[in-house]
Amino acid sequence: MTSIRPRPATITDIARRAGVSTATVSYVLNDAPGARIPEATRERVRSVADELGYVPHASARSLRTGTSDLVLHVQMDVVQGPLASRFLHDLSHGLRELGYTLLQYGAERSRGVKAARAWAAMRPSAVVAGDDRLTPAGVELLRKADIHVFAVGTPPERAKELGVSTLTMDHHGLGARAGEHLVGRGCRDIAVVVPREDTLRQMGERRLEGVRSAVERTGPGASVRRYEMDWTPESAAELVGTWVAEGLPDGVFGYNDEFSGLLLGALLDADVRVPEQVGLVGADDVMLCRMLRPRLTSVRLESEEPGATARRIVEAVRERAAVHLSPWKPVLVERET
Amino acid sequence: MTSIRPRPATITDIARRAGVSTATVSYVLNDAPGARIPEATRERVRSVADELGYVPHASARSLRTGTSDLVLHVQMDVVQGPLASRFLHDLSHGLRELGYTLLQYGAERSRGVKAARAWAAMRPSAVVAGDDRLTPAGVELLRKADIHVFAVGTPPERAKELGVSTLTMDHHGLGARAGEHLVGRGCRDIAVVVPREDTLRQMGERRLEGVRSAVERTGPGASVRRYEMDWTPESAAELVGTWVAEGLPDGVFGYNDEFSGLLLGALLDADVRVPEQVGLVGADDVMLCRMLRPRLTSVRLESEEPGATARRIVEAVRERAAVHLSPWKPVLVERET
DNA sequence: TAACCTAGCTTAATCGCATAACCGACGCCT
DNA sequence: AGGCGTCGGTTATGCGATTAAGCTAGGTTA
Repeated sequence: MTSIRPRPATITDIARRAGVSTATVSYVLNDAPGARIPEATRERVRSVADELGYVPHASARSLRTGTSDLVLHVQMDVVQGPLASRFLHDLSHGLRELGYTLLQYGAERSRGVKAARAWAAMRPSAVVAGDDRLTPAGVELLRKADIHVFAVGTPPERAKELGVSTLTMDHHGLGARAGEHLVGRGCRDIAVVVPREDTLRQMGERRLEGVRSAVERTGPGASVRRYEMDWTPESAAELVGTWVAEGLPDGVFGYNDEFSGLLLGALLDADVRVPEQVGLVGADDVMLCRMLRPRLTSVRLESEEPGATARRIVEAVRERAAVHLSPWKPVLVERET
Repeated sequence: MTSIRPRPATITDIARRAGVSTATVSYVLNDAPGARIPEATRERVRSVADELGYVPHASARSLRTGTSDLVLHVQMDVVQGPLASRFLHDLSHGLRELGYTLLQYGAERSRGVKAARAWAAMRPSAVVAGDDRLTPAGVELLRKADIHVFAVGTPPERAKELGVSTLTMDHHGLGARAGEHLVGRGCRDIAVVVPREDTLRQMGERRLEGVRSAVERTGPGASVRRYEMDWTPESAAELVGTWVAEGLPDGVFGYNDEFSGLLLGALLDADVRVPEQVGLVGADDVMLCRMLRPRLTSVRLESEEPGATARRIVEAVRERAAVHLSPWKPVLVERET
């Protein structure tokens, strides 16, 4: 009982059925410029091709041409917000238009050389990876394989050190918008929350600096205090407890909407009136802001023309040149807090 | 100026440096059973391999062997909750252990034959795709290419029709848990929200049926009313307006936490006391539940032993047999609503 | 001493596709 | 008649890896 497994059609099959050589089939199906093949033959080849349900073998093609249309994206450890999803969606679409295929690789948290080897095995044109996945040795390995590396969320000095392109959010600007808003509401004693978790902390620190610079610029004399917090209701309650004991700040930037949501709950539990006693600003502008009562004020990052980003990425890959992209700008969405 | 692009090392390079043939290198690096090669030679080959930073060329290997270790995952259109992320993480890990590589394909919403062609081009062993991406013609194309299809969220009858394996959530059971809880709280007039958006609606209907069956079983005489809603604050307000006008239900199952969050906001805006006047249950048990005041009661799906799922998937793929997996069970998390 | 093993390799074919180089037939010009 | 250009293809090669089959040197057995 030889159960014959279905074998997808190849150009050889097409060639046989159409009575031409495989070269001709290849020329036709790729619309090769410079190939002189009359329309009649083209028609015949094409009709045989989809009669057989031909699907090109991506590996074979890329093996032959030595190029690949793959771009690997490796997620950050952190849970993705809507900004990241939308960005990914746009990027995928943009790359597709330019002839590239975006693939998200693995959901596990491997990193360094080991991860780089796995990525390199697929011979992509580029890898877009969270900064937390990259090590100098890993990057070196990718460079040797002629794979362009985009580091997501890497600060400039580290990017230069690694010699990679970057894709970053303007955390500083985001914090600055939040700071300006709080100062504008008359806050003089501003608390800024920085997540304790490693990856998030780095972004938190940059947001904090943004708040600081905005406060110095627009509300001189106002104080900015830094606090750490975990993403749990308990940690939020503890932090609010500290505030009640030390003296309430009159404005809080809660790192993002999720942290702010936890804080809002804890503040209400402690009978603090929001926004009368304490102003609160989140970031990301997720739907959550409109679920909470009072409704949460937030700073969102808006992406400017997504197609452009894909184009600039492709350009950098083709020219093997490092670029530093930051395709979002912060916008305040004012609500009740 | 001929800028020579870095070319990754091949087994030919290794063979040359180690003074052996490529066959020997291949045997060594793959630990081929039955190959008679002394340890000394093996050592030499291996040391040359990592001296050159050799990374195998996945495409070349899969072209030659005719098999691929790829499993393609195509996301549903809907935004991923934490359940989906965690599942993906576990799946990826489990498949890795079994020698497979999980890749997430594209973030765009292409579907049907066109999408199937793109997936088939990579010659994966299996495709895990949201039901909304599949059409009979698309599935047929994949079958011809000997690619196993796992449909996510497909009801049994459609799965049989398509001839695919499935991976589903127990929406019925989830709704039932919610229904039991509401009946247990003494609710006699239960409103169930079904999302208007197409993909979500299907799941909503099945959750609704779950509520109905639980109510019939545990609270005979109680009524279950069905309502539609969009995922916007405006739609929530409108729905609450209807309830106020028609007479408030005393229990609401809000489809999931996000919809319930919007509803809770709208209920509070209408001065409805929750849970005194209206009990509310969400689903997914996301952090949001603990941000809202009152804290949201929710039904979560807990995955049972993730490694087992990966194993069963691989088994099905290897034996080319359709299986139907539903590796989550519903658990109620009671809070204040 | 011839026949036969076995260890330790090598040779060569092949996967599906792209593409440079070539080739025969025909028409046209001189 | 001979040379040349163009059309409509074909032939041949190789990308990097796997793997069946073969081959050689040395040792063992009959």
